[in-house]
Amino acid sequence: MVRTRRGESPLAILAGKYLNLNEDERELLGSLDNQPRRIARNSEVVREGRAADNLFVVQSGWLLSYTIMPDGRRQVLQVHLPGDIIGFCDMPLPSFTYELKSLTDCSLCMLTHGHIQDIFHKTPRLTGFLLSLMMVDQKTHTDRLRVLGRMNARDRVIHFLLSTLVRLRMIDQAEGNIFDFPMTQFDLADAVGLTNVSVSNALSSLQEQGALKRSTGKMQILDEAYMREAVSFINRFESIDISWFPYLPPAKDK
Amino acid sequence: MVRTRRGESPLAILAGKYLNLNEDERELLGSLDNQPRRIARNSEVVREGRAADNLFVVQSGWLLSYTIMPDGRRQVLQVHLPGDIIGFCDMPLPSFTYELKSLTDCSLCMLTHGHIQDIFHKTPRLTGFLLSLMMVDQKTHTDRLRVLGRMNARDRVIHFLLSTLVRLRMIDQAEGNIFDFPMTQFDLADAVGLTNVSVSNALSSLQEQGALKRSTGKMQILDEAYMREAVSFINRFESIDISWFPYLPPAKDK
DNA sequence: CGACGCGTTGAGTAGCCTCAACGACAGTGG
DNA sequence: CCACTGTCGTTGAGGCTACTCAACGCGTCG
Repeated sequence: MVRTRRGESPLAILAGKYLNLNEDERELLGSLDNQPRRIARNSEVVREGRAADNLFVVQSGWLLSYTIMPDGRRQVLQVHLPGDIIGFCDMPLPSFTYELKSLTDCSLCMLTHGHIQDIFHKTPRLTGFLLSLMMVDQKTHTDRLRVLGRMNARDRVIHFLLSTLVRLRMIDQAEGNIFDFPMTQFDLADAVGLTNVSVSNALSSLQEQGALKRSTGKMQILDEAYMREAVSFINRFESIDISWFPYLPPAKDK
Repeated sequence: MVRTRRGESPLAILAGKYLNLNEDERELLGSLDNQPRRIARNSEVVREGRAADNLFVVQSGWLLSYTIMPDGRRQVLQVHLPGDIIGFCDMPLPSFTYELKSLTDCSLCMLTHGHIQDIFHKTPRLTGFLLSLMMVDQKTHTDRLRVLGRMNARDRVIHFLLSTLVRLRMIDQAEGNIFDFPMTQFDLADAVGLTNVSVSNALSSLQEQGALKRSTGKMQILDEAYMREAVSFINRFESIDISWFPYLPPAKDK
């Protein structure tokens, strides 16, 4: 794994785990991170139906994308962490089809399609990297289908916590097994298709058996091995290979 | 919408709905369809863990990809119809992470990563098309998250039938509201996170109220408007715009 | 004809939901 | 500094939806 530079953006940290960026690439990636916009905690960033003519790169903070059901209930589609690119998959669509809300104070970079096209023009390695990220993203979505379709409350919560943990590790924002956790139990419930009551029960029970520990705004995974086993967890980020993309010289060196 | 040529492959039909293929593109797309391999009904095509060094284009027939839970239950991740590209998203991964089984007799074309790279080299328009398809695919996955997370049995079944219907229409394999439906109720149940019993109840109830009609191997949607309303259905294929991809001259003409 | 897969229906159960009350806590304003 | 307020998490009682288990009929295919 490539060492990360001090002050690097989360997306650059992520990229650095898969390829050695050269100067041009570093600069291009940096251009995505320009002029971040500050967003206050708990504010709506985009509303459903808005034209999907730009995307966001998360610099810092957590966000949720979700849809509202006719009866008012919510389904969280994705939790967005630093380094995430929001709206990539919406490029072929005329408008956003979900709501986007900040959980914490955030710093977001706004991109146009032009920025992405620029990358596609100039650097096949970064293109391959971005597309690979998107494909892995899709994999994590199918993993969630398995969770929502076939798992009980307890396992849903376990799976969610694990997948959050490994994502935070990718951007060096987990200290061992401890990480910031700004979601309410309502948020978590809407992410895994439960109610806050079931989430509360599941978390309490897991804490009681010593699998995890909560303190305000923090989460600690105490028995990661047990939890991985319980849900047959697969870390999709472990084994990404971006060399499938054409024009790529073998790029990864550890 | 471009008229479809007689005998065209389903993928070409699909492409034709979004762009006017020129000769080169038609040929390249055709090269994906070469030498289809025949697969008998109900056979395992790939098993989990196999190296993901090739992909499949479905020429004809239905397939399921699914995972098995530790307790033996199944979660169907995707139903694959003619024109689908299977394994696109697995390219950055070392191995398939699901099982693939044929529901009917199938005809499959096997591609290597090289075929895809070839397209990426030679024609930005087809590249944009393929990537757009993948992105739309991801959208349908998030739609399913909403279904599995927040819908009751009846609505799950409705949503599944509608999404199947619109996909079949895209490849000209639905006659109005009637289409071949080779899935068992077990298959359907595993696709929407239910049991065969619940599916049976839901289907019976829908038939009784006159929303649909079943005959062996066939399905007819009688009250599409009602069903769309019930699940707030969005047809993701209606409004794909592939012009976001760089190098694309404005390509779509109706 | 028998075997098997599939669909249907019923009875009983379990897990999660709904509703509700309450305590802890942070933020606000006096 | 302290009430006041609203959000969040917890816990309990009761209900409902979908599940489990089971039996049976039907059609298909050896």
